[in-house]
Amino acid sequence: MLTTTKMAFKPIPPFDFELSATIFSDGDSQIRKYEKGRFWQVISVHSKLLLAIVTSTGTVNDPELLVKLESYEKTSRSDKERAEEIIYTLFNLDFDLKPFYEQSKTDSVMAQLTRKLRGLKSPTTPTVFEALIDSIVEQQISLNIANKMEERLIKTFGGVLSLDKGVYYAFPTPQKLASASVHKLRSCGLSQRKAEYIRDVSKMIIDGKLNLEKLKDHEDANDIITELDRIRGIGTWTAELTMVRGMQKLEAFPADDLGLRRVIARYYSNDREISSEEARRIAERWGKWKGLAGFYLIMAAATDAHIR
DNA sequence: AGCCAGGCTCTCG
DNA sequence: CGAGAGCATGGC
Repeated sequence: MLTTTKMAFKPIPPFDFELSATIFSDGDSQIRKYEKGRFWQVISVHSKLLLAIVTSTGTVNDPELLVKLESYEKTSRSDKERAEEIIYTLFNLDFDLKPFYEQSKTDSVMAQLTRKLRGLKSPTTPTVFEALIDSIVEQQISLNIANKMEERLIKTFGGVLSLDKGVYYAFPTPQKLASASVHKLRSCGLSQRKAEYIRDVSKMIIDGKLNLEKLKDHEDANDIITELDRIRGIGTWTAELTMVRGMQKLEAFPADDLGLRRVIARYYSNDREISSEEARRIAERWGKWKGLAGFYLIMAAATDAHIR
């Protein structure tokens, strides 16, 4: 018997749900997808899988979300609370954009972008683990290939939620990836090295040698980078990307990132290629929001070719 | 065909 | 130490 639980959320304004969810438009419908005003993905609460469906019932200045949770299992009050936390994390709903917008006024390019993309919040993965694994997969190779590999990884090792209307997959747990064979990981398209990195870092988590979710609460960004950098397969780029997309550390800035450097070159140096050192120097003007500013640049480039 | 793509490790000299 | 090779897949 399918049970549906409904919840209403009030994100901190401004928040543009449609704009913020567009990056999920080309997602896999069995994993995570935004289509015609609806976002859905499986979430794992207390090791139960639920399908979360999110729609907007408000406006950018007075945002409100309707969240439906679907499952064949009974949803307890604490399940609901955990689900709420996860959805808040997913869309960064309690993040206040206004201080960032205020700071951006001194930068004419960013001032324009924040006006165009007003209400855009950067999404965060439900767990730091997911961000870390995805970042490892994305090292070096182009994003569309990496995304395919991530889908295979999820469908091979992830939890399955089977509803009447379809089958959905959740991101694999550390347990699952720790016990995966390198051979099976490689069948998802990963290199020998990356398969080892992913299995080994998952093992560290299982063995209690690494607590990513605790690391998230660490104040000093440099400490987090240093800690992650010690792990085999993780360098500065991977650590910084994990912080931005998995820890809501929007001050982190993956300056070594090719795509990021491309968009900075486009908006700040007339398409002249820039080094990661130059990128870091330019990013200084964005203060505590370097990573968020980077996200705005990438989204601007993706949605509108003509902002100057 | 071959080169490169949101890096990183390992091996040499 | 610094430089250079090697890696996975798929698009160009």
